[in-house]
Formats: sequence, structure tokens, C-alpha cells
Amino acid sequence: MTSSALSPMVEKLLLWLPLGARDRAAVLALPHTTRCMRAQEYIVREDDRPTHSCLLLSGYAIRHKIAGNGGRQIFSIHMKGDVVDLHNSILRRADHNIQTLTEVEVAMIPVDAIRKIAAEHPLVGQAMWYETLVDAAIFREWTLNVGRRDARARAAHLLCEFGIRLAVAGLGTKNDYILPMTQEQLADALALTSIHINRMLKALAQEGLIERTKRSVRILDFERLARIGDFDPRYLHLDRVSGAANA
Amino acid sequence: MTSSALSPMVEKLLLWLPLGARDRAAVLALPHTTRCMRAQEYIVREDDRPTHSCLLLSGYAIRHKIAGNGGRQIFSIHMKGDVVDLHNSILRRADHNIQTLTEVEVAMIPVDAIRKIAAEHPLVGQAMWYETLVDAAIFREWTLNVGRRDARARAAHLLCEFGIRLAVAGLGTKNDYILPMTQEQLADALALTSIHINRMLKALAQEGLIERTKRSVRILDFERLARIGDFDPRYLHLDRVSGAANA
DNA sequence: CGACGATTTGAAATCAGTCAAGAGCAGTGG
DNA sequence: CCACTGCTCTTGACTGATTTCAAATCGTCG
Repeated sequence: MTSSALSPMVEKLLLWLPLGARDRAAVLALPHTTRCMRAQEYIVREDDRPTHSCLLLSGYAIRHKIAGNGGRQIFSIHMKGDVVDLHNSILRRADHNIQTLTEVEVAMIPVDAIRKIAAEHPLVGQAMWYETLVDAAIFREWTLNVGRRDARARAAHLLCEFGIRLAVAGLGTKNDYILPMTQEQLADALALTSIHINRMLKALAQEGLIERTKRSVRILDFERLARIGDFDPRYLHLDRVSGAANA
Repeated sequence: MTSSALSPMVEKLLLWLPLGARDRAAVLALPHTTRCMRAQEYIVREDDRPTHSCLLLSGYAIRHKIAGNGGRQIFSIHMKGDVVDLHNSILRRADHNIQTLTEVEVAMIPVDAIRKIAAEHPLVGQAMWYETLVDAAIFREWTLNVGRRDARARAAHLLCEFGIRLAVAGLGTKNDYILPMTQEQLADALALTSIHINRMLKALAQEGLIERTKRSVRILDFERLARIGDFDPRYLHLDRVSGAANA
């Protein structure tokens, strides 16, 4: 569709609203600089005052926060097309951390430019608002996951969500992917210990629901895994996406 | 400042941005109808397609979702001035429930009017966006609470948050209030059982941190309770509020 | 007074955490 | 080419926080 570095952002916003040519062009014309970062680097730290918003062009990143007792909770995983710190940059002061999981390529967009485009292109503003609301919907689902499902269901739920989101981002199929996280990071996402995650993955594999070798995951029976994980993709608000369910 | 039914909304938005007279007037002029609802009524149900956004004028409401195994997770508590289903109404399809906790008075505002004012008054739009982002920050903190703190800390954290938010909404002081929830509802907010909540409240009382009779809570040592609950109010993004800390 | 929901308390059961140790694997340097 | 190092993964045995089950008490309201 375009040749700008920002086209993954346009693709993503188009999931939420049918932006017209002028709106799309305005997004692509947003001032930005691209750069690469290594795995495990912090993009934003709690208490920072971000001057730029960070669009992920490739690679994976997570949102997390560390409790006073040292426990870490991961809130979401992000991938190509996600403006990973819209929350922090619009709120002006970061209340959580954003950290890369892998090597990433990012585009840094000045926050002022984000505010300006939202004011001058209301549909773009609405689409970005919508995007943060979907983030919030994912936070809620993760709270439910951590609060009210047992360990096995939590693991199954995460595997389903990641598969669907990868497929929607055009990064693979929902049934076969590389999960770019250590079991310790999985544990921090699911509020378990890495030891227990290990046992649950083993259990899911023994039940014939998944196969895995190192980080690669193959889901053998998505329907059944979804049932076990109490996974219902409606919270992802992908109604406008055609192939999501069977990619 | 004004005599419109919507003035609590203006007050709330002013926490986030210094709206000018024209913007404030536009908010107050929003079309709406007010009505009363009884305790435990649903304002929005999961899967609804809300046509109106609901502003709380008095009383309390919660956001929650029910897992397939029957477990319920409450995500946040809402009070005067909160547009309690902005998330659901902007996303068009509700992914969670909103239910009253007490009798409430609400103003119903057509979603179209919300979108229109956001487009025509960018600062109002930004303030509403900001409001949903603060909601999201609260969801994150609750995920951390549920995922990485023990039962006693979770309870302490909730008591601190509720006190601060009541004070900011001008509904009392942070050290002495009526908590409008049963212990079963508290349990659903903290991902515990009501039995265990009961024990934790008893423990906090025995340690001399709080006093309680029925639903009323008096915090005897806010600093210490905050330390136990690992409570740091920065996630509420109240920097612009003067008296929050010592109300 | 009676009834129903909410709270309180105790004892037993369980899911997940902690502790400990070994195995697999990639990168480094001799 | 091989030992060494460090990290992740795996497994087992034990511990413990929270849940479950059961029952009593309290309060409110008709």
C-alpha cells in the first residue's frame, strides 16, 4: 500500500476504523526516526516522561511492572504495528515499564505529533483511542486470567491469544509459532513460577494439545485448547478482521 | 460552577486537562437523560451494543467479567463523575459487565454525541481519552495486585486506593469511609474467597491498622497500611490534584 | 418472631510455591 | 576440538498459603 516505515501503524489502525486516504497519508507523514534495539532493553521505564511514542516495526516487547516484594507482572505482549507506549506517553508519566523481548526495530514519533494528528484528524484520533481501549480490554482479560483461572487454563489461554494476535499481525498462523519468551517470562505473565509453567506446558503436551521444542509451539487442537483456556477472542475486538479465526 | 446535571463529568475531566470555558460549556450541553437505578442492577452486560454512555452522578458501580468456571473478577470500582462504560461504548461491543453496587443516579449520553464532542472539541476528546487511560492504569495495578501480592497486601492496597479516590471525588476523606461492598464482592475484586478476605480484614484490624464496623472503614495509620499494601498512588495519575494526599 | 443474607470461625484438602539438583545447549576461550 | 561457563529447562520432594467444607452467629427487615 505504501513505502513509509510507518505503514505497520496504518495497517493496525485500519483494524479499528476505515481511515480514508487523507487520514492514512497523515499517519504516514508523521515525523519519526527509526532505530534498532537489542533484546531485554528498556524502551520506557516507570516514572519516565516519554517525549516520543514508540511504534514496533519488528520484534517483540512486553509491558510490565515490579511490585515492592520483587514480583514482576507482565501485562501484555506486543508485536509489529503496536504503538507500545501510547498509554505512557499520553499520560505524560510512565506508570509501568516497556521492555524488548527480542531485537526490535522501532520508529520513534514525537508525542506532540501524536496529539496534533489526533486533534486535526479526528478519525485517526479515534482509531488511536480505540487501540488503547483494546489494550485495556486485554489487561482486563489478563486480570481475569490471573485472578480466576487455574494454572493450566492460564497457560492455554495465553497460547491461544498469542496465536490469534500473530495471525492478525500477519506474522504467522495461529497454530504454529515461536513464542519469544523464556518460561520465567511466561511465569511473570501468568502470575505463576517458572517451575509450575514448565509442569503445565508438559501437561498440555502430554494431553496431545500442543507440541513444543524449545520456544516453538504447535497447537494440535485449537478448539480444545481454547475450551481448556476459557478463551473467547471477542475481547480482542477483531470483528472487522476476516481471516483471524482460521488463519 | 454550573447547574447542569453533567457538572460531575466536567469536574472529573478537569482533573486531567485544564479545559477552557467553551469546552466546559460543550460538555455541559451534551444531550442526556437522567435516571435512577437500584442496587445490583446491570448497567451494561457483556455482548451488549451500548447506544449510550453512562455517567455516574451518585452511588457506586463495578466493572466485572465472569469466567467459564463461574469465577467472577471485578476490575474496578466507580463513583461520582466516572463515565463508567466509555470503554464499552466506544468499542461498540461490551466485553465486560457494569453493575451497580448501590442505588445510583446516572446520566445517559448518546454515544454519537460523545464521538461528536471528541471530534469537535479536541481537548475534550483528549481528556476523555486520558480518563480511559487512567482506567487502564488502574486495571494494570489491579493485575499486579492480584498476580503478585499476597492476600493481606491485596486487601490493604484496595483500602488505600478506595480512600484516595473517594477523597479526590469529594465524597469523604481517605481515612474514614463506607466501603459499599460485601466481603464476597471484595473477594471478587481481589481474587480471593470471601472467607479469606474476612480473615485478612480481621488481621489488619488486630494489627491496629484499621477499625471497622459493618461496611465502615477507618484507617488508623495510612502510611503503614500503604507500606503493607505496596500502595503507591502514582498509578492514579493525580499529579494535578492538590489535596489528594492528605484529604 | 422468623427468615434470609452476610459475617465469622475452625478443620481438612489442595494447588501452587519453595528448595534442591541435574540435564541440555550455546557461546567462549584455550 | 574440548573444557568451561552461564542460562534455561526439567524433575522430585516437601512446604505452605489459600480454598473448600461445614457450622455457628449476627443483623436487618418484613
